[in-house]
Amino acid sequence: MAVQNKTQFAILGILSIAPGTGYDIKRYCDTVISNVWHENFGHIYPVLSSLLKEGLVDLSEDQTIVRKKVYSISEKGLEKFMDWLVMPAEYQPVRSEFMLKFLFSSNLPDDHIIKMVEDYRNRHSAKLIEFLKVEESLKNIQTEISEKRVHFLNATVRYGILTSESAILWCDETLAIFKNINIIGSKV
Amino acid sequence: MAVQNKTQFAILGILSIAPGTGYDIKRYCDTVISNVWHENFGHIYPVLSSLLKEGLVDLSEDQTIVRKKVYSISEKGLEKFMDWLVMPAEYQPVRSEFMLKFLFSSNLPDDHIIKMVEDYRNRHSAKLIEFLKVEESLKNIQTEISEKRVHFLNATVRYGILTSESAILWCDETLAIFKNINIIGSKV
DNA sequence: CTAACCATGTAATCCGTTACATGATTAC
DNA sequence: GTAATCATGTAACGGATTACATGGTTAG
Repeated sequence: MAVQNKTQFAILGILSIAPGTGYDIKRYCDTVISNVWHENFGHIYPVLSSLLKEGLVDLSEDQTIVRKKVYSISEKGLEKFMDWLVMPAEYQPVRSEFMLKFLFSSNLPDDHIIKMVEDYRNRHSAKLIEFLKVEESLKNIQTEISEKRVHFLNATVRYGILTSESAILWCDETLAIFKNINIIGSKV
Repeated sequence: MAVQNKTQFAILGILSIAPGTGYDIKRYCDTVISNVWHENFGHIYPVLSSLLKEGLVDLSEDQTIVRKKVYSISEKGLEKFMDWLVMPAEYQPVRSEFMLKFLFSSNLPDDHIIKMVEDYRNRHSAKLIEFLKVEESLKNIQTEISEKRVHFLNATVRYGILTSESAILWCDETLAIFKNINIIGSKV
């Protein structure tokens, strides 16, 4: 049975940009596309093996350095990848643990709620700063990558920025309301 | 071994508001909290069983209607739930299939990219309209639920609204850029 | 009467995480 | 020399999805 997971497509996509090792793929996830995708080593290596078995990726021959397996996407792999790429993305059900907790917190003391929202805000605030730095660095890029790809990378970063900003906005809105309730409650 | 999943806490939380059946829990997920959480029947029923075995939920005695199991949270269950509730939410790694596809689409024709972003925009646009309706209905609520809980429900809906708006904003921004590239490209 | 909805469950599968294990290379 | 990083993998487990199976109740 062929693997049906998303990890394979993430791997094929990353290899479609440039050949690399499993370690490279992981690093790419942790840096360039960290705001849209995530992978573990424990999944990357087995999936790479099965992709190789299916002929969707190749192992590069010039193994100058031992212990390092440089994979590249095969023609067959590229075909399978493109087939997946042009299909509309499936709807993904939401699961926000933070919002789930928040929703059930009506019996917790106000200051606990305020603190939890503030913490959430700080997290997104830190993310936002990160993204803004990346955005800045993309502007000054000495383009080894094609100009077109920069547009896509930039749009991805913009996605991170807008998402963070929206989360921060929600926090501010919510804090304003709950602090207000707090004051009214303590005055009555 | 005790279950360690998130589903149990979602179930305990929902039962902490009101007793109900597995079916009720599913419906609650699909409506009230659909923009923050998601569950399947195939997971709800087994987890309910194991929660019962562990004494974290009770089966109501007045089984007027057969074939219907009304669960309620036990004192022990409430304790476990509260312990989880006050812990800060774990960081959740992002996995957006749409953004993953988008990121790798630099070799696809411009009109395909524009169409995929437009579709994404339409989806969020529809969601936004839904959320705005819910927001409106919360204003006119003949409050059987406590006034405080309404604030939490409202904040959750606001989260959905802001998230949708931010996604739509990203689409508009991206469409503007890519349509512009398109024009420049066709002129040169 | 029949379609939609209410209601509960099981089985198969698999997707992904976490922990464990190992060792080479590079930078300080 | 030692800490950090590069590099590859396996094993165990669990968490969640999907499909399957069954049947009662209600509304038109």
